[in-house]
Amino acid sequence: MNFSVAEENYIKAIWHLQRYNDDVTTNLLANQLNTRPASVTDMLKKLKAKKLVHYEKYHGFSLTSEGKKIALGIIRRHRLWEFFLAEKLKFDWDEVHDIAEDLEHVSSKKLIDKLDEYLGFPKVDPHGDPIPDNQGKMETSSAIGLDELEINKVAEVSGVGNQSSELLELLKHKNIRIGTKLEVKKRFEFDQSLEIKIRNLPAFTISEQLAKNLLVKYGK
Amino acid sequence: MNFSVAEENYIKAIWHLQRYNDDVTTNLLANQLNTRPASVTDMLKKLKAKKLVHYEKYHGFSLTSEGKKIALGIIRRHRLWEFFLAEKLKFDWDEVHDIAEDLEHVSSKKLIDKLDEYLGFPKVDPHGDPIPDNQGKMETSSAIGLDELEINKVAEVSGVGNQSSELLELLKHKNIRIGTKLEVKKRFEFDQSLEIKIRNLPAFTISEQLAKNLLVKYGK
DNA sequence: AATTAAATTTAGACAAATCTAAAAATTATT
DNA sequence: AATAATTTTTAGATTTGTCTAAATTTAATT
Ligand SMILES: [Mn+2]
Ligand SMILES: [Mn+2]
Ligand SMILES: [Mn+2]
Ligand SMILES: [Mn+2]
Repeated sequence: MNFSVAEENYIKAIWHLQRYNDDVTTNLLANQLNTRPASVTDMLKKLKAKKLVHYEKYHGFSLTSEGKKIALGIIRRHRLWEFFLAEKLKFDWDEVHDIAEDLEHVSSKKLIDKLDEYLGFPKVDPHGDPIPDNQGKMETSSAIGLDELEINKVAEVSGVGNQSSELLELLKHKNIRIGTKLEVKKRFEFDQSLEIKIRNLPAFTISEQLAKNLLVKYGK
Repeated sequence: MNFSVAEENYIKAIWHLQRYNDDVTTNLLANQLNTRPASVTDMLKKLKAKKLVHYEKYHGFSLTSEGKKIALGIIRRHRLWEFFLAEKLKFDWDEVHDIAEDLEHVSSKKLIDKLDEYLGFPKVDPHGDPIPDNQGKMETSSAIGLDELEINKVAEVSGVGNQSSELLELLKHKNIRIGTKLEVKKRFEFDQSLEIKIRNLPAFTISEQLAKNLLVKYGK
């Protein structure tokens, strides 16, 4: 079956909200999509009719397994395009999302599988988020926030908590990118700031807020 | 200003019809877009309000210069994506059009200019059609049909009259592609078939219909 | 010039996706 | 448990793009 752009945006938004919320509400989804609760209710009826969501009025909703499958297809397209834009077209990391937001709706299966192959079957997008394979499977990340990292253990930056240009600017200035190896030397109790060290460069300090938005994995 | 997918498809269709028809009619456009004449009339009113077409009811229509500019932008996107699909993703020539039909509507200017650069500023798409540059300018082809080529003059295949998989199949079988150098040795009056020769390979015969769909340029 | 045929436009309807305002159901608070 | 606050749904409109059927205009034929 084939879905409209609007339907796809709803499905993807529900999928993302389900990841971090126990129950996804009408208001939450309306807010996420910059739309009105009444519009969400309308769309939920459509998605229910297509068996993409479980939905009983006044009692919440969630994606069916078919709905999740569709969502992963959209996310696959989105993240492959993001990878293409960053890797091949040299877009900055904060520019790729909006463009991928449109490209993700071009739904030729063959296009996406060929793109995947052309890109060398990348495992993560420019923000460190995993890319589902053509079966819809993707790595479940073992990443933790840098604020939770043990002292003096080397770890590698594997992703970010948000993709704003503000965060990108800061990371550029501090020379941190995905793949950077670093360790936490000290945690200051006063403001939870961290002293970190990258290889043999001089140590420097980062804020708690930044640390929480840096996802790291322990060195393999 | 920003245009809907429907508006863009109408603009592009009018542009293409204007190339080969003295006056573009409501019925002709309806036929081209697989829609109804009444729908065309509706859309013409919208496009006139946006100053993209000149239109007086019952008296025909044509693109304004602004309309042509928009059309060339869409055609630029379409052909750059076709080039990308054929060149980078190794799609066959008869598969690229339908996918580009969707991709052309992703209208980020920066995306297209970066894609153009990445592809090395190609001048023609996989069917030999010229790609407008970022100013909307493109080569005006001096190509003629192979059926009009003089006997014993070497020419180079520069494009095709249609992009069907049937034509592609035939050309593959005969080892003819864009760039192939050939000459016409003989024209048979009975059925207007042509004996042609490629380099030092044995000569062979092609139908009038095929000849008319092969565009060639005299050797530079 | 009158009639017929063809092309084009209008009138009115419909589906998709959205909205506002009001009603209904659920949840929280006294 | 009753009342108030919040959330969600319905009712009814609106916009975009499409359609069919009928009316109008233009073009072609007698
Ligand atoms: Mn989207
Ligand atoms: Mn991403
Ligand atoms: Mn199109
Ligand atoms: Mn083409």
